[in-house]
Amino acid sequence: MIRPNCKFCKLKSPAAELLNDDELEELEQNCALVQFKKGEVIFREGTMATNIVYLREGMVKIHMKGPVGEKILRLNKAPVYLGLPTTFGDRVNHYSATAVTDAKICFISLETFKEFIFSNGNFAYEIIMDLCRMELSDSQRYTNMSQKQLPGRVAEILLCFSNSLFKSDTYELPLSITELADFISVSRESVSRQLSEFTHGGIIAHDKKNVTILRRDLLEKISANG
DNA sequence: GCATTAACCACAG
DNA sequence: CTGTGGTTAATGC
Repeated sequence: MIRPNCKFCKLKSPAAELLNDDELEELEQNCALVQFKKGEVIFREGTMATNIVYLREGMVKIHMKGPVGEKILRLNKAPVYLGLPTTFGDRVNHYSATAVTDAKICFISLETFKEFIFSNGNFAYEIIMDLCRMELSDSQRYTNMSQKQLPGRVAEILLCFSNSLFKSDTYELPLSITELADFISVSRESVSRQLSEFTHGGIIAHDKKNVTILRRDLLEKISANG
């Protein structure tokens, strides 16, 4: 664990940018910075939510056990708070968070965080904005994923990675094929085959986990048509 | 019926 | 864990 220095932290959340010096001092006294390695669990479904979890650097998957297997709910990249709904909504975590890359996490005292919400309206508003945006994009994705067929789902997730996560046509898949399957609710074989088909069709190029989108137009069409 | 889609199974690398 | 091939059940002309 590293002693955090919140006041001069360059990786503050947009909400924490709105805290005054006294509050930042308070935050600093009530937060711990922890380093996680790729694959390590940050918090686990079924355990008590005791702290506010802030992803400062890295990428994390949020996932839960379903009736048949694991389901990935979303992929978050820093900076973002993880699990606010499960921390405030219940005492027990309803889902898990696992580092997909090496990650740095600030664990913040729940009491301190609550104080900020009560005393600093701008801070609270920023948190609400974040939660709302998350809810909107989740709803959109769940709706799309449940109504699209296999090619549409794979196309959408590839575009989503490109557009929101990496801002590039070339990237390294942050998830394994199996995880991808758990994300878009199809079998791992289907994901594998679909990626091959896109490759043979000249729509993408991929070797191992490196993906390049060659025909964004076609991919968008496939995604849109479901 | 016949075609399409995607899951399930098995097995190789 | 990944990629492929065969099989099978469901759904839609």
